[in-house]
Amino acid sequence: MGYVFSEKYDPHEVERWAKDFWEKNNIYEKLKNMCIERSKRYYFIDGPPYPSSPSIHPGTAWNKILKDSYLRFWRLRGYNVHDVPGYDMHGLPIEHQVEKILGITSKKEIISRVGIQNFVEKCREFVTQNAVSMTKIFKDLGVFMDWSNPYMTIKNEYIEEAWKLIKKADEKGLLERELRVVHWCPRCETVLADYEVSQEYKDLEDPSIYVMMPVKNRENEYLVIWTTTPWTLPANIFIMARGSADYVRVKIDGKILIMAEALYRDVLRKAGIKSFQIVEVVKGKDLEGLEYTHPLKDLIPIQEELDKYHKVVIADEYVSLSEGTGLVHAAPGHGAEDFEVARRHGIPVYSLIDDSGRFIDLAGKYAGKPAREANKEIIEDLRNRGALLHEEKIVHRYPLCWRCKTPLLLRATPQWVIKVSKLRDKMLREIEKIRWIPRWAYERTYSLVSDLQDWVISRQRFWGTPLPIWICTSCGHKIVVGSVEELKRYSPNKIPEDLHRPWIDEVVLRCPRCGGVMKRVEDVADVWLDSGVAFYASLGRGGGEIFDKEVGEIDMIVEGHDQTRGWFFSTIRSGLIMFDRKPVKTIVSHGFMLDEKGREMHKSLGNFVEVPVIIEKVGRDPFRLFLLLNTVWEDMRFSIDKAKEVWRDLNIIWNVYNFARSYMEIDRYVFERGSLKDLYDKNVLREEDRWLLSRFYEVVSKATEAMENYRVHEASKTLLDFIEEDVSRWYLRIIRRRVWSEEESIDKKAVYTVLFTVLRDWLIMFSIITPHLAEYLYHNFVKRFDREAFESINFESWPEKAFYEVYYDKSLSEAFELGRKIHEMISTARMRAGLKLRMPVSKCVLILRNKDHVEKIFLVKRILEELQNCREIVLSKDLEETDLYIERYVEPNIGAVGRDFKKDSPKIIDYIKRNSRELAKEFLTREEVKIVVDGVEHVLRKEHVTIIEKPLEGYSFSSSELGYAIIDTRLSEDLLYEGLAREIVRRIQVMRKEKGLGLLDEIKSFLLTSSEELRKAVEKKRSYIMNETRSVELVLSESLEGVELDLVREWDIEDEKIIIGIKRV
RNA sequence: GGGCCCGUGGCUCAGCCUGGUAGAGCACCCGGCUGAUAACCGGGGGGUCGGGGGUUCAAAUCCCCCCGGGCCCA
Repeated sequence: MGYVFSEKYDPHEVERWAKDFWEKNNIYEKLKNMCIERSKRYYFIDGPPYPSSPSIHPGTAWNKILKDSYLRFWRLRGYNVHDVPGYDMHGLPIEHQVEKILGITSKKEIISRVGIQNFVEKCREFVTQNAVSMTKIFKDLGVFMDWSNPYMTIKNEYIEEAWKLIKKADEKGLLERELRVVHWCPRCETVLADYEVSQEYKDLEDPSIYVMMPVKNRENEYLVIWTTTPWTLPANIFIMARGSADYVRVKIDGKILIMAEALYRDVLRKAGIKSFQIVEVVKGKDLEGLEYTHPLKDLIPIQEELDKYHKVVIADEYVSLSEGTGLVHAAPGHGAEDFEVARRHGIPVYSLIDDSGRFIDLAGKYAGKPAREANKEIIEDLRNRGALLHEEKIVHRYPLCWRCKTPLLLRATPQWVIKVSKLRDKMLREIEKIRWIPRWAYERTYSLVSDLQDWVISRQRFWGTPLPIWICTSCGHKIVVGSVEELKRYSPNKIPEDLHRPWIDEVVLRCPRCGGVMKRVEDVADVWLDSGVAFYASLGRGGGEIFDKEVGEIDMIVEGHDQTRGWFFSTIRSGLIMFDRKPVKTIVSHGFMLDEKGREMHKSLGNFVEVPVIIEKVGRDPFRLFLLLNTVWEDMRFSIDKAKEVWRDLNIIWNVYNFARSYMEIDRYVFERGSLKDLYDKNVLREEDRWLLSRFYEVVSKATEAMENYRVHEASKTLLDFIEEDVSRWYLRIIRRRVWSEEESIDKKAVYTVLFTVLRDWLIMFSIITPHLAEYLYHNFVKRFDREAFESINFESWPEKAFYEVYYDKSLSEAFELGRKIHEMISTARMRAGLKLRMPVSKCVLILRNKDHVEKIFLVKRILEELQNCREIVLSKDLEETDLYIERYVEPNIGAVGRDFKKDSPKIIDYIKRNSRELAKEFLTREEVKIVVDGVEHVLRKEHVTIIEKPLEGYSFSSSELGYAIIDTRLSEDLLYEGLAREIVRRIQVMRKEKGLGLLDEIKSFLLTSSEELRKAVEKKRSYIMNETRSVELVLSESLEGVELDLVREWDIEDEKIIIGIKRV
């Protein structure tokens, strides 16, 4: 394999290489085998994505890449990491996709036209293909998980494990079949769970009607109710009132209407009734038991039977006094609250709507009509019977089916339920013991668990885990099985190879109680049951036992914060049902990926970016870094351009390794184990080396702690800052001269050993962020100088933060921090004088306010002298010394003086002007100065003057809160010639580079110029120039004619022309 | 309607837990460097820290209210 550093970092080239390397050498498999040997275990469970499409949302890429970075971290820390990915493959959304493909629109068609078997097979095929396609993308992003064997919720062994949960619930007496008021999709003909419903509300226009229900035995007296669902009126059974509220009997047109005192005016106004008269005010509880007649009684046969239940019932909590009439029409078959009240009072529950949302025969006139479409007719019938007080339209939020957008109906149906509300208190205690990252995820979970609802697990569909419940057709005995093994015990027949419908429906058991025939309940399970049991079911056959006995608890799960109510919740719920405990130690929530405007990314909104497009435009590692830099739990605004920006960061890394590599290579550096400690102990390391180690182990300890707390964004930022600021912009600049020198020395060995160790260990840490680049640099850099390095960076170990204790040196850290600031100050002074760094200066005076600083700077004095191309740095803490270099005076701030001194101002101003220099000196160390003007004492504050500082002739300076940096700008001949020589050197270097010469290639240089100064500079600094440019010959010629040259170029140096020619020898 | 989160230069974000001189990158302008170079370094302009109130000697940071966006739930 040819490892070549190209000029600049090209993510695609690097990634192609890394992928190829991993693939050809089975790196993941080898890593897996290494992990198996390890005693420390880390259990992670992948929240399974839903393969409803062959591509993935970029947010899913974030999700998997986050997981990957965590898993890589724990692997590097020596854990045997459980990293099996999974797919959540059942459910209604899949069925819908398949229906679309097959061109069918109703549940009946599945049964009659397509056949359940065919349909289910199609579902399996669809979902399997998508999973394969998604796997490709995840792998492509560099996600190291066990892709050879992902867990799938559709496999038999998985289904069996899911059955175990239901069986367990039954054993605990939590499983029941109950009449429940549920949201029902008349198109899909199935129940929808509450969380499925909440996803899709839309503003719909519906009728809003006020209906008069005639009171029995009272002539012309009515209870007025309000409803926006007229289709529920045929199933009306009673009316609810609030016991404590006031109600009025109000007389209009010879009729008496009963409504809440708080609302009747609004109602009458809407109905256009202006003249009315209050007959009586009564309490709601006085209305209790008041009987009425259903106005559509004659059209609906069942109403005949229900007549005896038509009464006013007190139900305070469900009667609103802010809208409606204060009397609430109750149809227990079509409303959860109505249902509950009916149950409480022993009132029967009737739903007059069938699975497809049509009225059943009991609804008489309306039989066969779709519920919502019957609204109009019902209203007309009410009107004709004089029962309609008022009709209008209302636009309100109404739930739709999240897959097919059909308006849902509330309907009482028998469903299988796990009574988890009984586990509420236990669950509240358990979630408190989980480590939630961020903390507020706990608050969210707490509030939803506080309101824990029973879990309706049945769905009247096909593509799902079949409910493992068999019921005896003769005695009604129920069996819940937890495995195929168990099924065999009861079944006289063969068990099908596939546990899905329709095959499983064929399995008939013999009733152990009466010997009768037992048939399976036709329902399948809510998909949340599938993913909810993943924490143990994904462990394969017998997963439940394995989890309970060996695993005990999952170390960590991480998903988007929408999963608080989704997978996090269902996982915890399953843990409690199954094992009476929380199944996970740490739960991490991550943010949502939004588009650049902060809107959700959707294919339908046209702001969706396909992952392969991102990969192509940005590259995998830059994309990963971009994602991982975002605060984990906060939403991210994604844009291709922003993602591209991080290329710069990676390019700096690239350059750092390239730089280090090229010099180490020239010097044939070889890393020896233990040499760092050795050099350190022998005191061979220079200050900058010891500083770098100190700084580095500070970074190791910070990054480690961040990762232990799953703050990968903090770790990424810390690592990136270190390589850019500390290594690239500071350390490498400092050591440049050291590595450029040609002789072999212990000093060079020191610098290389420090640099190598830091770069190697840094790379190992950063491999969790950008694995491709890290692997590439590992081969291209680490393996070149360390013969004992591993085959892959993945086999390395995370650096020990314990070294922090060894190498951290506080005073050195502070000295270098300060040195950097001083460096900037001197640069500023240079810039003000227009002195390039190439031009040496004789002296630089640092006058610092703090004497500690003076001592600290002494440690880095040599370094600053080199970096600043300064012959000598002089240190002082005496601020008054600045007088030698700086002219200082003050000017009065007229406004401030006027404000504070009023009529004395002119005198004060005059005083300031006359004593300008003296005052400047005073203010150098003081905030206030006492002055005496005309025999009167005044206190002058700094704000009253502007201090003006100008360098004296021959100096330049800059100042900051630290003090002053002053440079001597006078150039001696020697300084000037050295500066010019450097200019020439630099130009020759550019030409060498341009000709593609190697660092060690030798040349002949020819210079042609009429500038006296340049010629002198060449003469005086001849050996310096030759040495720096590896010129074996340096000719100051009069003409280049006839000279054979590789490259000739004309340059400008300080406005003088010079022609330079070079020839390789 | 309720719970939680977010709102900081033109753009993307850090700082907020634990109050004490508002920061970085991109973009813009100016300067510099040069065997890491289609890079890199320095400087500058640009922010009433969403708005209002409170606590405090001192608030981007703590508390309350409001506005806008997101997630979840009614």
